[in-house]
Amino acid sequence: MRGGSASDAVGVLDRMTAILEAFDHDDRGLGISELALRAGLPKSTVSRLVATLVRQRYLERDGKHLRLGLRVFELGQLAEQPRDLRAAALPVMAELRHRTGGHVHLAIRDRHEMVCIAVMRGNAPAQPIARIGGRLPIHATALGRAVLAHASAASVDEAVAAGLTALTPRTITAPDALRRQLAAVRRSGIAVDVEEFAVGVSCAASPVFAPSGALVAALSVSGRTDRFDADATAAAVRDAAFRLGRRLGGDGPPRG
Amino acid sequence: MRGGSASDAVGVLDRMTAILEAFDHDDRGLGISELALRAGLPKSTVSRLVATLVRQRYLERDGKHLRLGLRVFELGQLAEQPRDLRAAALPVMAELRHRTGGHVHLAIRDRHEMVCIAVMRGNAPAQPIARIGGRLPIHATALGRAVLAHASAASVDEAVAAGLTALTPRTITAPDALRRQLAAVRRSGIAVDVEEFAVGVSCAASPVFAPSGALVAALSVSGRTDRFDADATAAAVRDAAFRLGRRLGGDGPPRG
DNA sequence: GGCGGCTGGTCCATTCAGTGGAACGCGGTC
DNA sequence: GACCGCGTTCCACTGAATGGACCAGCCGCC
Repeated sequence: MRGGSASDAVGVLDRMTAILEAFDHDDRGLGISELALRAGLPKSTVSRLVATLVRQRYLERDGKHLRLGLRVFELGQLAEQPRDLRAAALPVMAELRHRTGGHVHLAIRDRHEMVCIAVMRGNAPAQPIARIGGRLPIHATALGRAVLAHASAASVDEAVAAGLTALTPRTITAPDALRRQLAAVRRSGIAVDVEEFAVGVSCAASPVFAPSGALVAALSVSGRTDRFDADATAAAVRDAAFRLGRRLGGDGPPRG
Repeated sequence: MRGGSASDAVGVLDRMTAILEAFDHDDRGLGISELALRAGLPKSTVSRLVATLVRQRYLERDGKHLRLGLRVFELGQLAEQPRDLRAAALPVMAELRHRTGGHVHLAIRDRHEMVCIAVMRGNAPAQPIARIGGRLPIHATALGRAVLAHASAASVDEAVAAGLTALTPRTITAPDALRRQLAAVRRSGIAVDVEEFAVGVSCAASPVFAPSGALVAALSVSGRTDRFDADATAAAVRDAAFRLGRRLGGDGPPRG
């Protein structure tokens, strides 16, 4: 029983996670073979595990198409950190959208990536935005740099070690340039990204601190570069991030 | 290695689901012992499985408190059925809220329960509503009866067999009364619940059919009984449910 | 301080649940 | 008919999962 080829899964649970994470947001139903391929597991193993996951409603099957099931959706709604943050942030985000007209994002850090927790579409015409639950590179987005600027040196090293992949011609890829950027973000309280993540899109983000001083998230507004008033947007974002921070319950347990 | 005491879990995956489902929406962090108790599993087993789940980021640990992790949130956002439905429904729901002022819910059926997929708060003062991801009894809510009315007789039997629990003094608990209700819903196209689920709250719901004719969800508006205009609300809900159905992409694969 | 009760973590012999290659049945297309 | 891909099933093998017992730390109490 040697480990699978992908993500050196060893336990049953690791195999299961390999299966669940083989699902992508744009595929409508995977077959067993495709799933086994993506997860790097033998077909027979996948077939058996999938049967259990379907029984537990973590997967749904429609003929030979498998999809993520209702239970996963339900559980996802129970995750506290995203839920509490969203609840506190939605009014602030709505007002921020109203003030700026741009797309508003809230994201938290997960290792060397940012995970999008809430999105509010502005009246900018197109520019599809990071999905809720989607991941963004930490080095190439204002959201990421807003939190990275206030994180430990080790965190920055980790991000650098993960590779500063270029997503557009303007993406920062030099480690020392990134560090200089982060220092600037610390001074100004605002991180700005001009077409580093997607061509034609600019973004301003600010870190969100809980009353305890803990860094918990980042808030951003993005829009088309040609209509982007960086100064005004930055001021609005910084203000909103500050107000959001004050709304957070000291990040201690509210039920105690 | 006899099975655990709760939910006759036999495989590792079943044990894992028992652990994940031990989390409730209102507890802020569980310890290993409490978790083992709820899941009906030995502490040592829970301790080991939890370690893997934390490593895979399905759980997060903060000292001795365990919470559902980011990965669960991410995966939950990938579940297609809720995501597609929500996307199609949000504009319709917004307009429905605007027309009626009540709380708007969208739910789908899962066996003998309804799972809430989207919620939009109306301007009714209090009356907290079913959470997104929350479950509602199928027999005691307008949402549930709206879909049950158009489901197979076997489905109704299943719901009856699951037990018609009374939640308020007005909850329908007699199987034949329920069946008569369902026939009335079929005739009128609208299900109404007056304080059967919660005292002081009334609700009107309509089934949502895809263009293919498949029954996919239910849409509802709820509000305080003393301000509830059943006829006007019912008309608005029925209209919105019809328009939502037409927005659904024939429930075939949109990417083909 | 010493106790009892709680917490979570770790051992380790036992053994059963999980494994996966091979074989199978099915529904397509060439 | 041969072939290919699909998903499922079989079954001997074995190592991964098990869980009772034990250990260590923490807190409150007497």
